[in-house]
Amino acid sequence: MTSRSQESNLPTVDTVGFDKHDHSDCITAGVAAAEAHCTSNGLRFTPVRRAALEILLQEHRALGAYEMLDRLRDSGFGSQPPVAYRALEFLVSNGFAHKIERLNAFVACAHPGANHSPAFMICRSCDSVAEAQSAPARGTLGDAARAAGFQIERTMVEAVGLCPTCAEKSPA
Amino acid sequence: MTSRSQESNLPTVDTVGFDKHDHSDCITAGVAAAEAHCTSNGLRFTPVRRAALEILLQEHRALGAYEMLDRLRDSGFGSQPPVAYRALEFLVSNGFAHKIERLNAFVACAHPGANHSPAFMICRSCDSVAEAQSAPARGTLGDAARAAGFQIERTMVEAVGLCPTCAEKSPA
DNA sequence: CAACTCCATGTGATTTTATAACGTTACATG
DNA sequence: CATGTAACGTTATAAAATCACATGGAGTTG
Repeated sequence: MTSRSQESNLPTVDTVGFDKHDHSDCITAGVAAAEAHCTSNGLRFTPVRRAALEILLQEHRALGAYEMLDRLRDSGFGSQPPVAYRALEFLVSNGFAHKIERLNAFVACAHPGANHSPAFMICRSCDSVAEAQSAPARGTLGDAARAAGFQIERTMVEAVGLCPTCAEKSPA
Repeated sequence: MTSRSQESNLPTVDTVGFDKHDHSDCITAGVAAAEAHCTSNGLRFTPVRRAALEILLQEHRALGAYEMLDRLRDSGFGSQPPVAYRALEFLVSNGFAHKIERLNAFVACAHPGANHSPAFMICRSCDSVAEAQSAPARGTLGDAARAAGFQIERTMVEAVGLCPTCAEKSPA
């Protein structure tokens, strides 16, 4: 665990998903990072896994397992649910992707390799997802956990709201 | 068992779920709070809804919709999924219960009536759930959201780990 | 190279979770 | 007591996730 970073003072905004950027760049970078990590950790970055990661990186939104399955099938891979679930499981457990519980869906990680505790901003209108940093275990929640004797291992933070684009379209 | 923590010790901590306490008290209190809220807001606190809330309050763990359905049926209510989902939907949307996305399950709210942004500590071993307060939109995440132009409407924080009881049993 | 092992893959079937659709009932209001 | 609306019950189906088991490829190891 990283033991630095300030309480609530990290303007580490990762607006991938809301900002414009070059997709081919971020796909290349993401895949490269994953490949490097796998190589140096004895993990097998197989074709399905690579394809799944590329698919996630192409979208800047959460993709359901069955959407993933459709695309994998289109790319010539197996067509049964476990194909998608296994690839996603691999990506998630190795930190290349995250599961958005709220949506039962998956997004590529915006900080490949970094040991982090992600927070997500989920647009309720278009389902786009942006990843930011968080450290809930450091604040109030951490105090509560310590006081209760609860050992936090992982935390997930999901914020639902309106992304900039949708906020413009339907000001509410 | 667990070392029960002292109430005087727990600032913002709501360890209901990990601590010992009198169930009948908290059921009574929870139901009363809900009833009061419904009365003063023109909501109908019908038998199924009351029963569902009582069932949730009896457990200090997350209950799946189908478990809820089983119990409602045992109490003489309808036996089809929508019965449970509708009662739960009512409880959640009125703040009497929360959905734990991580578990696809529901818990009674520990702060009936209070306008709050809950955070949950979920034991990965026994699935017990404790509710604490959080305000993620006020810290790093809020900064990121403002910077990105994302309008946060609701946030959910779920921490997975070991509750005091399970931590003793299987020190990991 | 052959035999063995390990893991990843592919597939069929099933379980679990959640909604759609629709008629009926309860209840407040005029 | 007619009427509009919200809640309920049921059938049916959709969506999400897992189980179980056979196949096959990449590395060993003898």
